[in-house]
Amino acid sequence: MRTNQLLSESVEKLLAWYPAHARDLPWRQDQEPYHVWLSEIMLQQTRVEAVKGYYRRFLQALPDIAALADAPEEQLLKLWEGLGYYNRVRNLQKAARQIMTEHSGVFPGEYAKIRKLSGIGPYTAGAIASICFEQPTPAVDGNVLRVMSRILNDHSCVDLPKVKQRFTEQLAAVYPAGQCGMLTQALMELGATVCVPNGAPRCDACPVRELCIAHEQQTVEQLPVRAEKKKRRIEHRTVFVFLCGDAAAVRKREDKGLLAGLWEFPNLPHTCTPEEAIAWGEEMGVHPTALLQSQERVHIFTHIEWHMTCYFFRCLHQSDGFVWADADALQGQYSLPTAFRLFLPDVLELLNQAP
DNA sequence: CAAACGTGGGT
DNA sequence: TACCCAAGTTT
Repeated sequence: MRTNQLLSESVEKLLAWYPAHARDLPWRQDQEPYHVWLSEIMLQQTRVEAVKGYYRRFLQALPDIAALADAPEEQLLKLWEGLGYYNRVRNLQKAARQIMTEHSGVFPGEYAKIRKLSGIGPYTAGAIASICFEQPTPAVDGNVLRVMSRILNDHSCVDLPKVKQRFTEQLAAVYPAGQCGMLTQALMELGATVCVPNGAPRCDACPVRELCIAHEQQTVEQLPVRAEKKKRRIEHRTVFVFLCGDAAAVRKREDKGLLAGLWEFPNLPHTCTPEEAIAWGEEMGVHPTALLQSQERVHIFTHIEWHMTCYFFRCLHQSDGFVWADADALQGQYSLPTAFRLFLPDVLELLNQAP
């Protein structure tokens, strides 16, 4: 068990290093399970800087699990607007309701029970169990995969589930009783601030440098080994801003698939000419009278690229097929994902101009 | 297990 | 511009 010895010594170095180098982050004020849980969900695939404001606003609006369980979905989506991966917040509420009904409103303290909550996978369960409940449960995220690859000089592809599982087991064997939460955070902190990806690892500042095999072998920059990414597909869309009176037409997206349940400006999944756009407006009963402007916008998702043509129309009729939202509602009530919020400044300006 | 699922920042 | 990501989970 050479690996076990190496990791065990690394753990000692990390625990000694962490207290003086931990960033002061809002979700590190306490070990309240609700706080740690919320932060972990928000931080999934999301930068610390992007999360800070959302975290503060969310807790202010919904201070505890009971409040989260009772919140209307519109409020949840508004609080999450712009953060992305919107199923995260729906699962968050599902889990809150699970906790209320199955755990009497008390966040469960065992990994297996935590893992059963909606939206909580192996990583998040390990993080909460170790940070909040001092269980020896590793939380293997992208940071930890990178740190482990390098310390062990392991060139396995970290995108393979088996590899993540192996790292989890190897780490579990050296988790330090009484300092489990600290180790979880120390590993991620090292990955986030020192053992960073791309060409910028700060090995000179690393507490594990003398133990790190990749450093010794000068393979740090080649690790971790990642799977190839698939190419994005391009989709063309035509977006319609129908203005009538002091309002613009919006509609709610389906509850399945991309941007599920969020609001959008009406749109079609292909590129329309102005003539076709006017014809569709007639078909939808809004009676477009003037084409105020048109523009091209691109919005990039992880796996799709939307190439949007947007037509802004002044219209005669607020037809029943849409919901008509004034400026205040557009900003305060309906959750527009970024792909559509792109058009909001121009919409607001036009609404402001001609009532 | 591969694909779906958002966004914004850095090089 | 194009690509890489950042504290993953669900299906």
